[in-house]
Amino acid sequence: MKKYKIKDDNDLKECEKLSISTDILIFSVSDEIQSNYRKLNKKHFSVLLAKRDTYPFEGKWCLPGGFVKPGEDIEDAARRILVDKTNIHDIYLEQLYTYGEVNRDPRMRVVSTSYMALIDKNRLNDKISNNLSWFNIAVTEDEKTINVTLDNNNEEIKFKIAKTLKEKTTDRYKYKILENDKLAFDHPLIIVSGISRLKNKLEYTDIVFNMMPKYFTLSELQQVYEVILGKKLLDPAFRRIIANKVEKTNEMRTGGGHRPSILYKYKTTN
Amino acid sequence: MKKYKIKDDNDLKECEKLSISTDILIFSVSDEIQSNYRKLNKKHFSVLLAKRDTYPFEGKWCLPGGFVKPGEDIEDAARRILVDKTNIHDIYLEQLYTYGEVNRDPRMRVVSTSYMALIDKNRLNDKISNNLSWFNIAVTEDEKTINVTLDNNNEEIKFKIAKTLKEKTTDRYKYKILENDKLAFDHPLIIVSGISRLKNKLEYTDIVFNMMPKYFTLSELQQVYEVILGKKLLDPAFRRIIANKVEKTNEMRTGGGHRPSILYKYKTTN
DNA sequence: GTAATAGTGTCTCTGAGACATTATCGT
DNA sequence: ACGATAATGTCTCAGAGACACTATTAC
Repeated sequence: MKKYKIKDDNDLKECEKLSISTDILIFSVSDEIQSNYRKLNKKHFSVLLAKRDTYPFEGKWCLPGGFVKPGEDIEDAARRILVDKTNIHDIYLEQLYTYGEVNRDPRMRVVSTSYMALIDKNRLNDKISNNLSWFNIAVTEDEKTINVTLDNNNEEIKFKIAKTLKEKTTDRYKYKILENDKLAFDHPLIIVSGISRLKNKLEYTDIVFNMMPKYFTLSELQQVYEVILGKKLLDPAFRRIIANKVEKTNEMRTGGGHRPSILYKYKTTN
Repeated sequence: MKKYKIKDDNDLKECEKLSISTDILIFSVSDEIQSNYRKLNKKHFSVLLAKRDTYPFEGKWCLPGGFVKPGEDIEDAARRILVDKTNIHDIYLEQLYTYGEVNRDPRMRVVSTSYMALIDKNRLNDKISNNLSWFNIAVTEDEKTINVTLDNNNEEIKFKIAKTLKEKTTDRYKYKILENDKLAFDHPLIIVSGISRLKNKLEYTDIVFNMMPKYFTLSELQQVYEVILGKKLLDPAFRRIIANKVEKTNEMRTGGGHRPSILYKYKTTN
């Protein structure tokens, strides 16, 4: 790749400082241990955020991300950042959307391509670095607004977003931040559109298995669907739907004060 | 937006010339008039291409596109290019994917955000500029390859693309160009992924109405589905599916050598 | 026994696929 | 009358929603 040589002052006028960055939505599901020995662990849908320690937005939370280096593909940059934060290589990673508004970043023009990564939290044995934290996600939504609360058991981040339908033909919305004081940049928008994308994909793909351990019970799997979709599912219906996607093993999970459950795994052959 | 000032040679080393561009897939459906007076016009799924008259890829065809200007949002740039080519303002426009590989463009690093636009060709009264041309799209596909033929009744563009499944959990494929000699850049990839996106959206949204005239018959609508999806649909099934999306008018289309058909319009109230 | 989860049976209703049938025009 | 498209009727089958029911554990 050729470097750019600036020749004279005329060229300078046209030279807008421009950078490409990538921001990554790292989603997972957290277990909250219950005091009642009979109860299953409560699950929470969660996202990994980083605390900023430099200008701009110093002290605010943001999505893990960074600049794409010269000579580096955008997806490679996303992968690099992901490995840097998690120490895991084989993580599901999908490009979401590119934010190209001129004034997103107060320093200069930064075009950011967002990615979504899904991870099974149990694989994160190493403790994550101390400027990173998992936040549980709670969303309430009506016709016109989305309210999101993120909670890491220590700090609560709330923001509110206005939805307006772009056109009737598709279900695309234009999002606008109404309230936000703890998140940097336009990251509330990225979070909301990522959640929306994940919910959709849950319904028509097997994407959920990217955030599951190798072996799991059907109840656990159902719980993951439920916390992400934000609604209860009926057992028989759920089991019918996922029946041909999973495979029984001979193992059982015992120890709860109730009937043991069969461990399943994702069916990779068909 | 602040302009960038280069201070010394050290900075120059880090200054990679980088640009943002946008490429637009403008899809439509063309009518081919039949000689048999009884027959309906045959429809073709089509895409608008531009002939390059400068380096690089001079003489090859490419998607309409261009550089995002300093101080211009990416989506505004896409809209500007679209209006420039079509003279129509209210066109459906949707961001598709951002191509961020380092060596996409031989001149320098160019990150390109692709968009898909859908249009009713009847609205293009003005003749389009003479470096633009509509190409009919024909796709054949098997497990591992996609063959695309584009035809503007004068020139035929063929290319072949290899598909490899990225992971089993979702239906995401990695595309690689196997054969291509008439299209510039990585535009075969953009075309293929755009077609795929449109096919998907046809099935679960009302996106098709963005390429229909205000009034249309159900047979015409069905034909549009058929040419894009590349398969025949059964009449009763089709009519059931779209029944609640359209509204009867009092107008009829007469003149063919057969039973007249009722004109419908997209139902905007519910 | 009790409280919890695990897992299944089955009825109903909806909706898609498939095929057949009737309707209506221009020549 | 003929050849084309327009529009509908209806049978069957698969699948989702809903509710009820049985099974099995730790304490």
